[in-house]
Amino acid sequence: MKVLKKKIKPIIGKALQHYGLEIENYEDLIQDPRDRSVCDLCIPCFSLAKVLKENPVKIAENISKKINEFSNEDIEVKSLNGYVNFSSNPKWLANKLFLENYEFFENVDKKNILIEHTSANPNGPFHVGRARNAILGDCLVRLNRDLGNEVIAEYYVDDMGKQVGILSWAIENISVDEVERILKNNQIDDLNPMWKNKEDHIRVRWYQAANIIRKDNQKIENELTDIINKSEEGDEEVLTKFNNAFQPILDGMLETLSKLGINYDSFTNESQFIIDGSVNKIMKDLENSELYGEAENGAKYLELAEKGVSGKSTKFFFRRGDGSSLYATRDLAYHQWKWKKAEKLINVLGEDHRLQSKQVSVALNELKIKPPDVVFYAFIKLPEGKMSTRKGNVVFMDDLIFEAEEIALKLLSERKIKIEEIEKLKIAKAVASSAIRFNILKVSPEKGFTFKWDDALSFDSDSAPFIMYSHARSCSINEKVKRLGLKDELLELSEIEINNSISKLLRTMFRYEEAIEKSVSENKPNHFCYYMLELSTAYNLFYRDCPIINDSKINLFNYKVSEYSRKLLFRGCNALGIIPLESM
RNA sequence: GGGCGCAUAGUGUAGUGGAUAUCACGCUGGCCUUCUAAGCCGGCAACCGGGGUUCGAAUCCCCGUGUGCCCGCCA
Repeated sequence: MKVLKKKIKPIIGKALQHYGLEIENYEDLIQDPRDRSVCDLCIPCFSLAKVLKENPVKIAENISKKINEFSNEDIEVKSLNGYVNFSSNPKWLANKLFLENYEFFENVDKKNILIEHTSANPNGPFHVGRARNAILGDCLVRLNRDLGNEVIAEYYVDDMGKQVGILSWAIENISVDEVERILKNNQIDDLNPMWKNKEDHIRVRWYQAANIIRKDNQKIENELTDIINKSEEGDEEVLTKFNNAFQPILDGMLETLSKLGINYDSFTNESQFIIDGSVNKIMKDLENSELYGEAENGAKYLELAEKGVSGKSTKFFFRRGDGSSLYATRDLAYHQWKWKKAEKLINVLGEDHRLQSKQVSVALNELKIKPPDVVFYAFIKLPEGKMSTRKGNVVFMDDLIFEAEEIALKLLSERKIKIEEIEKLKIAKAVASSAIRFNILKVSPEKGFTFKWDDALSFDSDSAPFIMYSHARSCSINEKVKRLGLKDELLELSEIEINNSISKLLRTMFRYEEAIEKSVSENKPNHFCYYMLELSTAYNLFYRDCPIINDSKINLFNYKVSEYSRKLLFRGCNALGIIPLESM
């Protein structure tokens, strides 16, 4: 709790001085308690016991006594089991919030940040595994913005090379009938009629078919090599052809993401760095590195054995024997370019890119370019194994969203509350998208999990609808109060009446700042997910115990607390990409 | 063969070297004449194994075991 920490810091300093303790960064002693019902912040005195050669229980008692001499009733200080426990007086907190208009993140150093996420090859619709990247990345964008940072959400478009080359070749050389025949022979499902007009679902079939027939077919391989080479040389005609092949797919993919509330500020094409010459410049510069080496056929690499890379190959190739660049080389140029746009870079990458990313970091260091922060996430598996667009072993995001909407609609029709049909559809869409996002976000990025329909579609108490529901309740109360015609009255200090539920809610609200900061500094949205569940739970408790309207009379203080919660729930929902409905 | 992740109730998960290990599903017992019961209250149940560091380890180190990812002049 930042507000409390700020308050107790000088007092603790004084108390320690009286104890004869001169500790640098003594604020590091202040910790969050394990159990928040005990206190808001604490100092474990075990490390001090070593210095002072005294019983920690005794030390905690003495420090508490000293602190009590210096502090007032805004805080409560008690010693217990070798801990000095600090609790904020809820009246003091209420006063801060409602009379002093305390602002979150006032003294935070705001930054310009570029977050590159998703950047999936535009060769087919999003499956659940690929979408984890977009959902994580978008949430990091939102969390950073909530904190006050300026963020560019960036999609790096692979518009050249093998993947799109295969796609482009397929569309030009394989007929519809042939595609269907090939896929049928290889046990790949028919196109779901629901997506028969969605180009990402349509065109991926060409990609899949081409990958099947190009095996053991030298003629196709030669044709592919030809156009891929041309694309890597920046051949305008070929790049245009590639672009025409993948753009409809990319549009379809982005349509799917927008259903989940995910949007981008800018798209950057990989070929840009070939065309502007920066890749060539980088390849030259890398030759000056002490790690530089050359293969027999003229291919160039950095030797990374001394840089902590091991395995079958420790070489990082950045130029082929024929002089062309590789994906990773272009990535180096891309990073150089990105640093012109922001003072902090974050990349969201699948765990399969761990080695690649390490190689890029070392190479960037050799070029005196700062490496980015990287967030790795583990894959989502299917019970049958890894998801693969090429093999058609996937759960499409479009299907998942559709199913989730169906379930939400069904639940809505079972509710007692009366809602119009159009409204129902809107609610179902919001619930579906929010629930899907949340169920992926709440799991720590580095942990893999197996996709199960029941889990992905869960609307249980640790899901987005739970949070949305608390928010909707607070909106409903606000509506009712407004209908009763409350004038904008100022709260008097004497009206502040605290009970356990209000106290708990106020304390939880004041943890909003560090909840966001922790998620942002560690690039882990799951932390903030759990905070929002706590906030919702605290609001639900308050809702049960603290009536706001009684016989058409309004309890002004309770109303203010509810309103502040409503705004905070709304804000937190946006930070996660959950849609805060006013009724559901 | 080598490297890098991960391992917590029956299941899924949280956890910054510190107090009685979080939350949910599940199983179980209650609460709608009451601001939305997609809610609230109670009970059951867990730190992969073995060493080490430390006053103190789920957390740090080492050795195992299991599991995932990677080791291409692909992206």
